[in-house]
Amino acid sequence: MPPRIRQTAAEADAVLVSQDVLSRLKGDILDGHFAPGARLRFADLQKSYSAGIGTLREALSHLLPEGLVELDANRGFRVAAISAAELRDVSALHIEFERRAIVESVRHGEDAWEAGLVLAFHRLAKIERLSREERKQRSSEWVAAHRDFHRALVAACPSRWLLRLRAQLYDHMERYRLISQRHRPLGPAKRAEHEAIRDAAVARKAELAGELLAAHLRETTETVLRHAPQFMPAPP
Amino acid sequence: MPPRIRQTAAEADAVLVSQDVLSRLKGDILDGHFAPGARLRFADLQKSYSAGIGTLREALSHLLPEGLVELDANRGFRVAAISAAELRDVSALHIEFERRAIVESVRHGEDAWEAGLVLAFHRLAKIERLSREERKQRSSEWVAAHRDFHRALVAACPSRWLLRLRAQLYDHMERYRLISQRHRPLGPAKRAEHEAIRDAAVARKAELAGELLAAHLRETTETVLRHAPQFMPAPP
DNA sequence: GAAGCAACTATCTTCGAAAATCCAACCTGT
DNA sequence: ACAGGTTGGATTTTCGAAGATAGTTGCTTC
Repeated sequence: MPPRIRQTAAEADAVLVSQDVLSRLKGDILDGHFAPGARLRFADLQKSYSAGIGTLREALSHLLPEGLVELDANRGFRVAAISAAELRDVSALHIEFERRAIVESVRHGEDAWEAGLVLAFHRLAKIERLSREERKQRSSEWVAAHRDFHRALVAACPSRWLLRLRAQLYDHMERYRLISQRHRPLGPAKRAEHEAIRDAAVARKAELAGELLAAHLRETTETVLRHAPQFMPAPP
Repeated sequence: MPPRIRQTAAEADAVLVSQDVLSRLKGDILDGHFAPGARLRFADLQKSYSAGIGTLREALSHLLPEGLVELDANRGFRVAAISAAELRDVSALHIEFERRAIVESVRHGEDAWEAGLVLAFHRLAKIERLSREERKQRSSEWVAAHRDFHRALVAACPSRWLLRLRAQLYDHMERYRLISQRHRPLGPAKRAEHEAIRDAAVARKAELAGELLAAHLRETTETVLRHAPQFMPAPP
């Protein structure tokens, strides 16, 4: 397990220490820094994140209902396990929610949404144009830009709850994706697919955008599943 | 606001204080003891739940991603607001999830599931047979039995994530239901509807069970919406 | 009177010490 | 050898004191 821990964001929009710790901890779980099933000891976390025990418990309690960590009484917190079966379960729901959300988003989106989408795509494309080497070094930027792009696609969906659930599932899918990529070369750039989805959305072809997005996600899941051996539980 | 606070459950399966506080706090929010939008001051909570500040923060942090409380930095926690618009949003998704979950549950349920369902219905019916007076006094038992019955219906659904999301939405729907009933007579007993759903499930008529359950929930939501005036935000 | 400022109060946020719990290693008697 | 019990160290859980922040009141100045 690499010793590097997510640092406090320079932008630091998190006014509360607990929220800063929360987002760093979540990022470190999603990108596989903490392996699935790994115990999260307070002594370690305290050093890594320079936060008190109470603050750490607060962040971990937040991650509990999100399903990213688990708690057994008096034995502390563990990173949630992963499995091929759960990936299939999460993915199926996730794809469906994304499709529904983008369809509604395209139908309801106004100018501001369209502008936000074009901007988000631009930022993502800019990073993807960098050299392979540089992309590797700034991979967390790519992750953020990719996330922002997918969020921009569905941002105009009027159902706050659909967006909320979509976000939960997106997190879990991202974890599977990042873990599966952890020890192998970066997957092929998906820029063409992203571009096609953006075009369909801007052209207000809701159903088409939904279909393209669903296909994009289906393929990603299949790629991850093809590298599924590493999903077997980690040693205690 | 009534001064009565949920007491530690006699069964007390919660080994951790934080989990006990969590479930009591959640119950008190769901049944409207804490009004939507109300601030949750630590000094009060500390007295009411006889727990330390850290423990209370831990419980509230857990309720944050569930959407039952909100946090603004350095101003503390508030009970999440409610609105007719959100009720419609939550209800539409909830009904859909319930339907899908029960269809899958009926298709996959084995003997143990069937037995559990029959038992849960029996317990619910038993409480509903009590006199109006006694039902009122033991209303929290009815709430628990009702929740258990609905959970038993979908328990055999193989998608853990569908069940998870269903549970989240059930909580929110229950809050709307209990708040709307708070200051008016108990709604008409739904025993006949529950019985019909149970029968369809036991008879393995999956689609029928789904349709009956959806109709049951739709009607409940409509009843709540008809009494919507009280959903306007509470005074600060 | 309005705006700016300062002191004061109420409340939240953070932290680590102390109590409780678990687990592994070590006895002890059969 | 082994079941059962005991001790000690590692770890979690709980708690409230101390620091930080927001909101309020009252004073001063223009």
